Amino acid sequence: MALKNKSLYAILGILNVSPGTGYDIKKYCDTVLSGFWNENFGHIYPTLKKMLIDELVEIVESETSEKKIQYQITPKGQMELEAWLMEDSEIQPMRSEFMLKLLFSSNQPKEHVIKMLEDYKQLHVKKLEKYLDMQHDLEQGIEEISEERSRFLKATLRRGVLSCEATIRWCEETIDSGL
Amino acid sequence: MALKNKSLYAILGILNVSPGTGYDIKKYCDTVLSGFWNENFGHIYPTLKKMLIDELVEIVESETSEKKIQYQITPKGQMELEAWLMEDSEIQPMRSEFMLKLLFSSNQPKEHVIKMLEDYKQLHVKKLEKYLDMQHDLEQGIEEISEERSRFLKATLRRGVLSCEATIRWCEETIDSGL
DNA sequence: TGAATTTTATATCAGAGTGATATAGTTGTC
DNA sequence: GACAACTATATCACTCTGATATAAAATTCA
Repeated sequence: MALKNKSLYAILGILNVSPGTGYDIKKYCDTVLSGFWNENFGHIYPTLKKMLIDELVEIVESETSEKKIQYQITPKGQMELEAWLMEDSEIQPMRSEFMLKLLFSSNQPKEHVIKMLEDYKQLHVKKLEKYLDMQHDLEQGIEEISEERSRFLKATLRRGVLSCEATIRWCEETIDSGL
Repeated sequence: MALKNKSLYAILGILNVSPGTGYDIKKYCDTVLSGFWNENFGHIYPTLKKMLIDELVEIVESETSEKKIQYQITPKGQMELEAWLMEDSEIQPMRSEFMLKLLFSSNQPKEHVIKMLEDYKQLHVKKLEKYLDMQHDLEQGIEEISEERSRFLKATLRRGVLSCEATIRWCEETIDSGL
């Protein structure tokens, strides 16, 4: 099987929640999915065009006809989404520039390495705060989300929290070790 | 600043440890760096060629002249590496296909979602075992690594362990919740 | 010894994904 | 009503991915 365009599935999943423009899709990624999914305009628009040709999405003929293009998922698109949801997930390779830099820093001055770790920790403290805020908002039921979807969103947020906490603990432990 | 080729820094860091071929670099990524760095031949070879032109690396004239090309870092390459090590790291966007799939699975049969989580947990149990083995090997001092480098390698392994443990705990917690 | 298999080694390609930049209408605000 | 901020689409060069092709060297084992 050739290389898969993963953005396609992200777009199907988002449009399956509610129809929207390419811009809306980007906003959804930058907010709801921000903890574990990144998407660029430079990939969203070409992918939407391809999906239109493949009839996975269709254009909603909007009343206020401007230059904005509203998309919605088609039955074919829903089948494609469903098939992907049923597929087994494989382990994905990752790239952490920070960890790479750290490993190659054994000859750097100790104080610089400690500074690196402290900055990295701070980044994750901020990220953790953001997750906790989002968790709080979700608990308050500010957004109009079904009980069902809310439970899944909470699970993803919970993972973000645990992951941040683990990273923060690792930073502290490593700083304390003095390396 | 234009988009940066991160592979270049990975290659500089690896060659700074010891000279080697493109193939050696790939092997190093797949073993030592496997927890946090992925590299492909399709990017290593063209990058090495570019680095040769920019005089960041040079070819070692080897005695056993086959078609294998041995590279070593140049003083200019070491300066480039040093400059990168001193740069602040920024937060990097990520993509977890598993988390994306999970979030969009609120209408899937519960047993399928539980299965997904159990498979994902199992993947991380295996990964954790691998990290613990590597940690053990490092503790035994099997490889010939300097005390200094060994401490940094241990720190990266420790992060892998903590991260896996957090993921496993999250899986268990989420499975138990029944969603 | 020699056949089969695995490992070492380089190279190339199409397509996925990134981030910057250009353009322009619409909305908010001071 | 000027200015800033937001909405919206599009394109570009470049990075990165994973598949595939090729072939020599080393290893297995019959």
